[in-house]
Amino acid sequence: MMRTLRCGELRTEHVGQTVTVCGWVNKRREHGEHLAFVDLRDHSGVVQCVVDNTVDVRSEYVLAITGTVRLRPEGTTNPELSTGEVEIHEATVEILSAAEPPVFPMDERADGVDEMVRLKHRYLDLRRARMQRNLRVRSQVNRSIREAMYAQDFVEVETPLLMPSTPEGAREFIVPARQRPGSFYALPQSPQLYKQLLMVGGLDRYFQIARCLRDEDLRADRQYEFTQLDMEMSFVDVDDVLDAVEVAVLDAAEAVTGVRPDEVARMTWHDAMERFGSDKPDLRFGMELVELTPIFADTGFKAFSTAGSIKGIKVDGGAADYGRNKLDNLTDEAKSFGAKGMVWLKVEADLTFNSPVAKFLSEDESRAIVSAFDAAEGDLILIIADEWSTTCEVLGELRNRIGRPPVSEGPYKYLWVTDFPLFVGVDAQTGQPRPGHHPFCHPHPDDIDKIADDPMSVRALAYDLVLNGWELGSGSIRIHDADLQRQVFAHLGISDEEADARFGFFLNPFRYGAPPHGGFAFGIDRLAAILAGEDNIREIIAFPKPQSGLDPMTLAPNEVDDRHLDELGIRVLPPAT
RNA sequence: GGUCCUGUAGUGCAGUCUGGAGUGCACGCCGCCCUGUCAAGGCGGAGGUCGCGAGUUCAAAUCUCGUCAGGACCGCCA
Repeated sequence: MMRTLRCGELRTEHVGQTVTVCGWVNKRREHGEHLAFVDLRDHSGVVQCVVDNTVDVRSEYVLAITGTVRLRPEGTTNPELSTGEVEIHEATVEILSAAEPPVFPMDERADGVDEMVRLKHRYLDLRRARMQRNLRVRSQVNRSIREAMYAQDFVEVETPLLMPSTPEGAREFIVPARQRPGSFYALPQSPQLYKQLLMVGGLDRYFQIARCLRDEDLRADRQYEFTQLDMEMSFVDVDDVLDAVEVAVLDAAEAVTGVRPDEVARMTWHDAMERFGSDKPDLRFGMELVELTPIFADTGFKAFSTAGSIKGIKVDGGAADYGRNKLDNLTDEAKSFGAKGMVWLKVEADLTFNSPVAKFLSEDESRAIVSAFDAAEGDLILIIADEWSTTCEVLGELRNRIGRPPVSEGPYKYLWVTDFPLFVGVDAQTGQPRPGHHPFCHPHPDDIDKIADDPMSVRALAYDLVLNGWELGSGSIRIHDADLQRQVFAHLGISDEEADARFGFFLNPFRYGAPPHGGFAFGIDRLAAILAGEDNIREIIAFPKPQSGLDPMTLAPNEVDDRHLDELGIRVLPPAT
């Protein structure tokens, strides 16, 4: 070993020992010809070394320093430092690597540095305490999850990265097949199909910390490549799956924060939409949606009389905070999410309204609104009237916009959202219903009778896990019965022949005895980000990509040799104009 | 595909609205001084394609158009 202990480990108990520490020069402070301090840093912390000033070491030089640990002279201890009571003196310095001056400081001042500069020099960024902590949080999350799964008898299985292209879902990354020019593998959007086949294969309980790839536009909470805890279980009902996942995510949170979060709340999808206007409600704050539809059953106000659903939210004491400008912005916001408009009411002292539409509301209606919201002077009320889903979703967005704390701000509020609809909306191109989760999702047993007559009202045995308003992941009980699968396909506009062509390799195995099974997958990047107190998953990924997908450090993606392309049977077209 | 915001020294910024010499600040860097500092201190110094390209103008970091790059969001992400 080159070192006897780590920089951040030195304590008074080491006084008198001769030690060797290795690390980077965090800072050098000179005091004349024969005294200089070198703060040596590694991942564990910083220790002060007293060296002869004739040694030429500069920031970020990599050193091995050997010397004797002693108490610092009285009055010179540093309580900011874990090693602040001691120092290494009479130190001899071995330069292991010289270094050019760093592009940005290695402390928290670099938090303000342009992210592109940090990414271009990520190997420097990673030296910083923040990134060291974040990657270690992530490692702890992985470890906790793995141990929780092992403890519950799950088997870790790796599944292929090279798989057939399937047209459903996210845009795939594809890989040319050298031995079959013109044919391509697809990289997995998720191991979904394989994990169900593992159930058919009798694995009983599978998990994998799996890399998934989706060629969709990047966001603060999305990368091309992301990692999820992927799991599947046989002979289970919904509660069994939720219980198994709960252990893992609660363990992970406890391991990182030291505090075990509350039990995971449960709410049906319908309740979540009704109460919070979102299928991933943030339960850290209230401001729930209030039902107003009955109040306006016979209203003369045209904007309300034709709407199927009228709801609102109340901003306590918000009247003063929201001037005309902010309200106009909120209205634009509401429109961008699909509302035709937004009604705002400021509650006055006599519980009447200051509002452009006050004159259209009857006295009874106004009183009913005040009572429905339990409103008081100074409150701001925002109302949306539209079809049910639009009303809920728009208010959900407004609620988040107005009341939501930063995602990483505690406490941690896990939530199960259950009973998602089996079908959502209609595909714009085919006119057929679209699957809410995926086409292999089991309908709710109480609703199977309704598949034929009222498919849109059929609930699925599908569920999402939400943490502080971020969707962590989703899962479902799968269909294991061929007849039922055919029925669901039929409603998705997929014929037997088509199903066979598209999913044959997946469906045929189910003829040979498929156990009832279900599973789940959640994003480890998102979970780790929230637990690390970051609101952007790039901060907990060692080498992430910016929104453009162009890696400023490696310059990927890059062009390849013509010879390479010839071998693959690929010719690159000039860019479309 | 769309909306909004950003781009000035190695890094972070001011200057842009209201055009007048790259005018400036902090950190970092280089040199000298300094024996108890710890985001040390003092003195001196170097460092600029104002993202790029056009246009307007006597004159553009500043105004206009285009373009590139980055960010947040909408679409998209079964």
